[in-house]
Amino acid sequence: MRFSRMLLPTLKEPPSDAEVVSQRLMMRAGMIRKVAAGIYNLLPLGLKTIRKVEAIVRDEMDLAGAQEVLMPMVVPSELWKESGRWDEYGKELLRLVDRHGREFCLGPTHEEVITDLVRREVRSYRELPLNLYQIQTKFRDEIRPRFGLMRGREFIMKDAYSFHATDESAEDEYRNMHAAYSRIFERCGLDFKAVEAETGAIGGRFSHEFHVLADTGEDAIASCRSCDYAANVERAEIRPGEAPGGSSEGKPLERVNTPGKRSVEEVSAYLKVGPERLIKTLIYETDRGLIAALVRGDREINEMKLKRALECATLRLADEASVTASTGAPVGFAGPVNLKLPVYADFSVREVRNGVTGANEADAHLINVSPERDFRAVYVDIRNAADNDGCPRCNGVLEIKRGIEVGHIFKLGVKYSYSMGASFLDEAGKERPIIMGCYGIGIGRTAAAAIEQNHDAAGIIWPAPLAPFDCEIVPVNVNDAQTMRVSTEIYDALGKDCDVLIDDRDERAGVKFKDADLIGIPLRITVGERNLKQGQVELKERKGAGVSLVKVEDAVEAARGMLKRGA
RNA sequence: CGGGGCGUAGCGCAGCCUGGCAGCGCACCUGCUUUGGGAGCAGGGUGUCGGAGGUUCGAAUCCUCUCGCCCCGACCA
Repeated sequence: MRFSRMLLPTLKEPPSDAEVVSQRLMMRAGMIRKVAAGIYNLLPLGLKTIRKVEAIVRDEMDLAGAQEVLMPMVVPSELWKESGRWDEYGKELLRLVDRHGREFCLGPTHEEVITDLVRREVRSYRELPLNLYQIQTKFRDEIRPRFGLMRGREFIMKDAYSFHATDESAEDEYRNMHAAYSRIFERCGLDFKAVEAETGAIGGRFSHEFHVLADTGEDAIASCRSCDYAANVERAEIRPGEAPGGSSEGKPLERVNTPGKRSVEEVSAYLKVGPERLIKTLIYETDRGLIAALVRGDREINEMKLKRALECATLRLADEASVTASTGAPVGFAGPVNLKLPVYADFSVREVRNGVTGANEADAHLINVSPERDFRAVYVDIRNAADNDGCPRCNGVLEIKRGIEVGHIFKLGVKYSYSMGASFLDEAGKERPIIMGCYGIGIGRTAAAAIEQNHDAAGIIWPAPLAPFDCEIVPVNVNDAQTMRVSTEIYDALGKDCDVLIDDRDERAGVKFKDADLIGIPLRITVGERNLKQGQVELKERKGAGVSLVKVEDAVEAARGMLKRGA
């Protein structure tokens, strides 16, 4: 491809509303342009990378035995009403009405459509298992779209759905997809991690997220330094710490005045006690009444874990009136001692001796509080995992990293097949709901994540498998006949088996080098009069600092060699 | 949905408070010089100042409404 003929509008400065690195660089590199909030044009360069991701995904899905289909983006409301999600899904579901007054939605995911398809076509266990996937545009009317392709409203997703006669078969496929996803992200050249994930409303043990590790990731991931345990912090379990032996050193309980000191920081500073000696008491309102949740002052409650521990359906922080009514004190002075509510304490609380809690009266706290001696609680794991917390699987410790969720695999069970009547006849002729799994990959997000993970101050550093071109040739001066002759020769020869971009613009060298660094093609071949005097051209890998000079006649072979080695 | 902010040339922004020729940098077009890391000089302005209404002799500037975008929070999973 000739740069001069390509719609490749690079920018020196990113638009002011671009926040994250991948979005800024994709804008600057002329890969994407915004059309509306969370909705983007993909320009030629951007589309090339998207196609590379798609090709890898398609290849591995096919190899794993899945079959590609394409479902409509516009879905009749009936299907969503059948599954119950027309009412459950909320405002993220963009609804439309056609000229006849019929209701539709733009598909944010396709369980309903695929289940409808399969229930019509599959009758017997002999036709199972089945794994169908598509690569298609989805629409979710996000409250706050942001971060470019990372969290758009319209986005390209690979979604696969599998159908099984037995649990064993569904679990086999889950493992099969787990392996396929690992191969996909490996082939993309990304540093990623599969982690145990929240199963959410659907429940069940089986859910993994695939995260590309990057400091800018939206999710926090806990992984063990010693074994292979890894989980989203939303879910990560923590090995309970040892309760300190003997409470003999416990000093007598005492009440102190703490006028206006409510937060952990304020109380800690006022009483000159480290936050790890404070016990934070939060009052929650659940469908089973008010409860108190305790966590050490330097830790955070994880509401999802709390919800699971309580086995309640709804959970939210109690309002001021409920707090005052139940504790006898304004918000900020609640404590577990003599509290007439069920008390659930994180394991971290058990380690506190001579701690500080609210006194359940305004402007007062209790000091020298010792769990067990001064209050009773049910001890549970309800805090967010942090660096150096104990691994739940071994004796190691956890570390927290940030990740971008690019894939999610899920065992669905019979949620959709049951509500929508997708069943089959088993060997005994008995009708049973089909067991399902679903497996998603964000295509655009994967491309964006690759940039978050691979860039420097000058621009993108594409992992070779996702690069829009394999190689970029930079003729330094297009008005020099020899430069152009050599460049064109290399371009033609290399172009036989590589995707090559030649920057044939009549621009100064500096401009071309800056753009080359920005768009991040893995290998750059610079052809200039200076080196041509020695019969040489320059090869440079985008990711490395060094350059190598090779003879003109060896350039194509040398380039092929570098590309093969994964330049 | 609550709070805050922004909207002026393709991009980044100033001007608004205190009403009086619509500006700056980059990009773009022409010419000359230059030519290995975002060149120099000279010339060129490409604009519905988001939109509508109002106040005023006069509105980018003040007022009202409205649309879009961004940030924080809430919501969602």
